[in-house]
Amino acid sequence: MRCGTFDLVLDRSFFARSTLRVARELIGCVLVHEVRGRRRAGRIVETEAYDGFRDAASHAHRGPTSRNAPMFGPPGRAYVYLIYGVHHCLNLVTREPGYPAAVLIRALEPADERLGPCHGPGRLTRALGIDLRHDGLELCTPSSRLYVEPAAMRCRVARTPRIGVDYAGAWAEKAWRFVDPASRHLSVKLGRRR
DNA sequence: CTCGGGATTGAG
DNA sequence: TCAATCCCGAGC
Repeated sequence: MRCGTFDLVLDRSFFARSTLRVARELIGCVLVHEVRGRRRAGRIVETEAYDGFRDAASHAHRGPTSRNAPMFGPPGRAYVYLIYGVHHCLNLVTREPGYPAAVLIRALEPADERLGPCHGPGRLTRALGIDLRHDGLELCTPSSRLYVEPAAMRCRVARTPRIGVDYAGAWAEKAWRFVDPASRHLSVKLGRRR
């Protein structure tokens, strides 16, 4: 039994599709983590697609390793890694097993102001209490405490290049970042890059 | 086994 | 502008 108003959750078939499509359609959906029976949730307003072996910005670019293993696994699971020894980043795995792909969740609009800042991949995992223990976890099983609810309303979606992947050459140019341009909770403001 | 860097953040 | 801080991938 879930604590959501609607007992409706994105299923595996949602994630088994084109990574760009999933990244785009996740905008407006609600990421939920239940901690000690409490609902920690936010509306997804920023995502990035990491798709396939050839994507030089992807952790999967140099083939399967112990870290990126979830990216090669079945869709609808979490891929969580530690960055700079400090922050956790949450990805949702897409596509079929064997094809490495995932969507990085970069910003949420907190459903509850007590949640704390959620603008930025490291901030939202801290607010929701997500860490390496969640790496590889299923999001689509009824018992999962980490899952995504469908968007309540359709919203406009803008595309930009991905953040922080300048090392990836031509792949850094691809507009694989998706945002709700109306949101005040983006990690990097529109029109700006790092 | 050592070595180096990272899909970031917050402080100065 | 820069340090924090640690996992993991590359190389010997």
